[in-house]
Amino acid sequence: MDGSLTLSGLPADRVTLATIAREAGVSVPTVSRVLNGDDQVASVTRARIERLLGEYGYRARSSQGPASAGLIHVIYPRIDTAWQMEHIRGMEGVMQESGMGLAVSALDHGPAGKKDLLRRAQAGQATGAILAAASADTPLGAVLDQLNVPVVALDPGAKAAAKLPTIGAANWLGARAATEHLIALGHRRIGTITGSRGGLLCSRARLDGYRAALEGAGMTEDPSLIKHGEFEYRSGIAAAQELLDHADPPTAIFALSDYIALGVYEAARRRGVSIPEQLSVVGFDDLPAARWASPPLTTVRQPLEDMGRLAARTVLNLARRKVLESPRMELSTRLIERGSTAYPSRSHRT
Amino acid sequence: MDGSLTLSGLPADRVTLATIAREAGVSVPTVSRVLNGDDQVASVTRARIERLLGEYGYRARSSQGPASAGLIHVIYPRIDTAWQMEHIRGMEGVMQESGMGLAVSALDHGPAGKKDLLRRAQAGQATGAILAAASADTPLGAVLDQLNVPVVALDPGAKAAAKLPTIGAANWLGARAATEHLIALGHRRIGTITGSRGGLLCSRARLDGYRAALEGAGMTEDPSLIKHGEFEYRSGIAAAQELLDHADPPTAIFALSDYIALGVYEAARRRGVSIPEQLSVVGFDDLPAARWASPPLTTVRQPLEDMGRLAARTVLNLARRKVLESPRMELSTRLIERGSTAYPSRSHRT
DNA sequence: CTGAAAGCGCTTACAG
DNA sequence: CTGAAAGCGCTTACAG
Repeated sequence: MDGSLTLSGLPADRVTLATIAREAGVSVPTVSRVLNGDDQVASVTRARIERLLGEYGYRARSSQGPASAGLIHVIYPRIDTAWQMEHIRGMEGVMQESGMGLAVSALDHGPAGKKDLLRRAQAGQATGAILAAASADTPLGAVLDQLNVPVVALDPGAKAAAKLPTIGAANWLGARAATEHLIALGHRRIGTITGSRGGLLCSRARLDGYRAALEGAGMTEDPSLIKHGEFEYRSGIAAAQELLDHADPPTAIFALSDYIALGVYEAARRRGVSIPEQLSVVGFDDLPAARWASPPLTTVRQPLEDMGRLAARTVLNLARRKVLESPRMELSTRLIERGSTAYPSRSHRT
Repeated sequence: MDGSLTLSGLPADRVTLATIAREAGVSVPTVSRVLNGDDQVASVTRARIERLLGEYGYRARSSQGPASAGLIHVIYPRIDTAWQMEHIRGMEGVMQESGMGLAVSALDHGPAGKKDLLRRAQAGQATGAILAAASADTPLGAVLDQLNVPVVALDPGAKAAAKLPTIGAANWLGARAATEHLIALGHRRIGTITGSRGGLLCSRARLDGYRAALEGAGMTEDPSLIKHGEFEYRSGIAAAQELLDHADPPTAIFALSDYIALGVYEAARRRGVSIPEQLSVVGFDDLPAARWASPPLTTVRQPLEDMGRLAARTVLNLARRKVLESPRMELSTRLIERGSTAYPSRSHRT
């Protein structure tokens, strides 16, 4: 019988300092010292105790009462885009329904910030954490994993997060639908602009969806019509300009995010190319800005708010020791047709 | 000597249940019961104890250690706009610098949510709170005020928040500068579209800034050129359409928010009016979307991130019992000239 | 509805 | 570097 927990399946007795002390073969004060960062503890002892604290999922008393147990942390690489607002709205909603709260953190404040995040989680302030966007790829992911708080990855960046339960969107299907829509309109030269230089999971899945649609229609892929960029406006402008300057330019561009699509709009405006008459554009995300673009942007809707809700609910379920139906959940996307796509014109350049 | 705190100016002894019990003339267990929501307490007793808990600023033991004292709540009416992201980025930054965290809450979940927010603050989870946007106007504002956590209002909706320390932007000056810019370009018929039907503080200040500029140029205000709407895209479309259909239409429109300005773009597009050739447009806020509009939007920049930083720092200072330099702080705004404004054309209709 | 008593979880000098 | 002992803040039956 080793240190693993509740093999019985029944809820274990509350884990207190005494539990850990007994298991570690030390006194309660020693465990207390480790928890409080007192450096007067031999490092072997400290290591053993820290391991046991993790294994047993020790939570400070203060985090066991209903008043304070209820906080989960969402962690982003940076706080900088509108779609985070949608996530947050969803998560905040379910936390409040559960009488709990949502804390938001970013990782762009240097390593001290990360340490602190961990310290707070350890101190029992957090019921769980959501690593959103690419934040699951940071070393933090591994460390949080050792902690005894449930962690889920929301739209993770790379495969790195494979060990965490994951919430994502149907990127591949959405991208395929978007491309098929353009093909159905009659487009034969369809360019695409990726984000994160094609590196992030979602970017790769979308690009593959685009390729699958082309292949499904018996069209051969033209590599010169695929531009790798970042998930942002400026990058969209640059890539679209290259595409528009192509000797045999595309009649449609599938931008792998709405921000990129907005960049395509600007590039088209600078070249005097009108949308959708001379160039069809499809985005991905369906941010509020997609509706406000002129003309309104045809795009693939990601249910960002629902993804946030599901992520929060999953953490909560994990905290209640429920078993997940699936370690990987993908919410469906759907194409929203608005004003930026039309039949191709033969003469799209003056 | 009544129940008021630390008249000496020196830090008082730690406030424990015993302190409150002594003062209330009851036993420690009774105070404990009130804190834990046990209903087996006479309502007079409960009321007395609750009052004392507030006066003495009782904080649960768990919230006194460095590990858990550090959380402030930002409260919004709803989580729905991109500028909240900028606020949050600023606040999260200063909280993390201070080794603390930021919790985000919305009030659109019904009264249960509000109660809960209070319960958590009372339980000592919060070091302070920021009532952002119009959330200071809700009844919650008054209640939070009684609590012993410091509260500041960030860009409050109405005068209601007058009792709280307040962070705002120089709305009046910014609006005047925007209007003067249009006048300097040669515009004489300048329309404007307000938000919140002109009701919110910021909306009124901006409208007055517009009027001041007109007056300063010796121009008389034409009431038919002032449309009252909401701070949102759809409302901007509707109001702009009315303005464009005016018998003697404006050659420039000053929209009191970027979202409204984006609506003006769409209305102009529908009428075939080109920006800036036939219609100049100025917005207010400088959201990321302003840069991405086609043409890029000339707008008044509000330092939203800085406002968030200042709000968080102010709460923290208050929590450390520092005295504020001023109960009302206004950060400066500045006009960002981009591509949506130009000299007026004589013939702006075909 | 309230208190005296017992006890729990944790921390903090103190001693070695 | 660690533990025995004292003690603090709080909660929880129990009694009335």
